[in-house]
Amino acid sequence: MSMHSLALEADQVTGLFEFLLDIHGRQNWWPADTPFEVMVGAVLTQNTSWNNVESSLERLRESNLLNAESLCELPLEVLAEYLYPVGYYNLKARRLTAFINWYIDQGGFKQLTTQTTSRLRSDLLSIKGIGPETADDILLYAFNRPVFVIDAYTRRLLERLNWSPPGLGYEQLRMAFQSCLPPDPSYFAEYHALIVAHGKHLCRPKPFCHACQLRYQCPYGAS
DNA sequence: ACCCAGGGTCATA
DNA sequence: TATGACCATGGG
Repeated sequence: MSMHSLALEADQVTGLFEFLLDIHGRQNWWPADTPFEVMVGAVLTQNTSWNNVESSLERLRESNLLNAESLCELPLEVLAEYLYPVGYYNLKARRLTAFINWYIDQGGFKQLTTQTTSRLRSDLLSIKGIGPETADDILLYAFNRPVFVIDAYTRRLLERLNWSPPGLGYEQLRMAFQSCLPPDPSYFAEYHALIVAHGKHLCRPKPFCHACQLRYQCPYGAS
């Protein structure tokens, strides 16, 4: 753990938001109807495209299983069948069940909203299969807490802008970024959504194509 | 036939 | 602490 913390300029970071908003328009994330569905989606979307997550969510919804009480009763092999489209279905069946058990054990959403953000965060991180990004997805988009989500797109964008050195730790990046912003959950929510929308137009990590080189010269990593 | 996706854990050195 | 293997389907 390095002692050097990343310094970002607040006006650059807020300016990036305006730039992305101009390009992509409002995103109104998270694409789910209830906080509970946000949480389930957050686990399922790990290293997986949202399209795959939607088809699994739809399978569960059709069978009236998209609620904590039903999900926690499902045997792992059965849950895994519903999760087939997301990939890693055996792994994610375990992770989702571990999360739901914690959720029910804590008394459900209403009870959890009485907890402090740091308490919620450390609880979430103690669940096997919930890492920093998934925890922060849940904190921001389900519990409406001012926690900025750092994902692969965020990291890639900041590195391409040379605002961050490669391979910086999750917490250092999160703290550097969110301390530049007013701690407004709605603002964080929209900002992260815009970064994801923008990420789809950025060049892939592996092939460093000529077009990507050109985008590099542009103010925010893409034309 | 690749490459990647809105990650995280565990084993090894 | 830092890599690497592993998990696995679907779309480009």
